[in-house]
Amino acid sequence: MTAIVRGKSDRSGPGSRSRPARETRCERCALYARCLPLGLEVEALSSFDAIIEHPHPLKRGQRLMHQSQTFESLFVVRSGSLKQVVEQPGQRDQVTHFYLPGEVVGFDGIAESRCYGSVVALESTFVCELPFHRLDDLAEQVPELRGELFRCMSRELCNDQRMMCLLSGRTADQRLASFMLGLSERFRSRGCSPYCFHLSMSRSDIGSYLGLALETVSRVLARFQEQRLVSVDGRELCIEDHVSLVALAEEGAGRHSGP
Amino acid sequence: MTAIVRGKSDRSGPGSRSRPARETRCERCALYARCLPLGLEVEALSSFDAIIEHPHPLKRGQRLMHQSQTFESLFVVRSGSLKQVVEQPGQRDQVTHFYLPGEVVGFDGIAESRCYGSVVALESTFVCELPFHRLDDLAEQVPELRGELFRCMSRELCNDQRMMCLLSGRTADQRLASFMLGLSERFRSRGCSPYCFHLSMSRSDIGSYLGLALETVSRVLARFQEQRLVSVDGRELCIEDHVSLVALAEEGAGRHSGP
DNA sequence: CGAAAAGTTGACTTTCGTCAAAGTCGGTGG
DNA sequence: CCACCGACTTTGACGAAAGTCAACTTTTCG
Repeated sequence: MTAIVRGKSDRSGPGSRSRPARETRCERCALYARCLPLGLEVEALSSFDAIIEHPHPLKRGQRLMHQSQTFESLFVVRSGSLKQVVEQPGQRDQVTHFYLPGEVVGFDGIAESRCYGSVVALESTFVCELPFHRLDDLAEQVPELRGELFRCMSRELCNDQRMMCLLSGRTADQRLASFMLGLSERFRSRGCSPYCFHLSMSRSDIGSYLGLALETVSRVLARFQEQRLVSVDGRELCIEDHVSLVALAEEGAGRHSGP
Repeated sequence: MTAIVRGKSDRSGPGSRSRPARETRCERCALYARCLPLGLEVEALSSFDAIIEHPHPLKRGQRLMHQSQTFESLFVVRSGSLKQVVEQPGQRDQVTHFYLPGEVVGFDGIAESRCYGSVVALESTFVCELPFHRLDDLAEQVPELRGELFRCMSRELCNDQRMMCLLSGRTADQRLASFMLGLSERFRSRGCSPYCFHLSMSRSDIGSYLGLALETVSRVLARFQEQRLVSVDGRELCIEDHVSLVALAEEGAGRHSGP
């Protein structure tokens, strides 16, 4: 199985372009305002443009990278969405992250020069590829880029920590509430509706991510709907009562929360 | 409350040295082989030495940094140990990390320029302080240092992901087993006994970290002792049956692990 | 020495996972 | 166009793992 999809016949090696150059101008990208190269000078920006590669789009279920494969590039989601899955021998696969447009995938591969988990498209997905050695070279000359890379990784550390708090101390209801609010916020900051959106992941993915059985996810969503907190129709979700949802997510009474 | 302890009267501002220069030679440090500057050229190493500061030692319970305080420096543990605690309004404090000698504390502060959680000494602890802006400057000139910083952050991302898998999919027994094996490995790689060691954290800290009630920690440890997997005497721990402990930790039958 | 903090143990309760069965959706091919 | 297939989802019944509450013991430290 090929991991990085570069073309129908996968003939082109790293370094090749599968798309015309005009698409590689970050300035013109709708995501520019919330993507990695934000804040670069004109000159630095064009150097950045120059290292970007554009693999062919991924179809639902296709892998962007395969666990333990040699790490070479970071990827930025341009459209669509992805999940990261960690496969452990003899254990159920564990979903560790969902990635939306503008988010950077692959930082965890730097440490050991191999991808920590597999990354799979949840729907048709376009990505930009950033060969890491070239990015690192550029980071030497462009302090702003270096800073942005550090900030980006740091932000991911914060997110992971939030997740650890969620998994370790909160009830099923609170996890789901936080999850939906988190997604809502991410959509909002991308200019999409924070109230109604499409879940590209299955109940089972959500369950794995939140440390819950998929049946529990389904039941909690049904109950939230009864309580008029949200309305759910398959994978279409509308947040009906944002205030109560926030209250629930932040409620003091999680697990292990004695007086 | 002062967060970074620089001296009895906390009179010295950032940039001051509280310790004589001879102590700042990384080359002579016992941790050199597994610390950040590993692999730097002689010249780069002395530039690195030059930016290190040495705050006064922390006593048990003292804070190295305070949640939300402005981020300025990374710290490396030189001796002793620390815990990171995330305090959420109205919720129980959540322990997110333990830090042992040679480990870097504070990467999560880069993103927002403020410390993500509080960091507290679990025993008498010495640290080296690395003002981040100086480190970043140096990272421009020294590619090896830059690479090491990226790798270090990436490693932390991998560790957090391992933790998320643990919290999300494993039983109390498996969490404790993994926790002890993880500590064991970290002690081993520091040249300490991987079989018998001292737990500098309380049962309650362990519980918080692993998403378990402290009573559960106590009970599981007692049972492990009955089963001759470990022997515990207060905070002294000996691993008696490493093989079974590994088998338990990796066992396919966690939670949500259907056929 | 004594108070406070940390740890242990038991009894009881709750949440959530497991198993099972039925229902829905989406895509494919006749 | 419609029927069929597989993947996904919902719902119910039941049980087990772990949380909560409470009492008591041990350790730590001023």
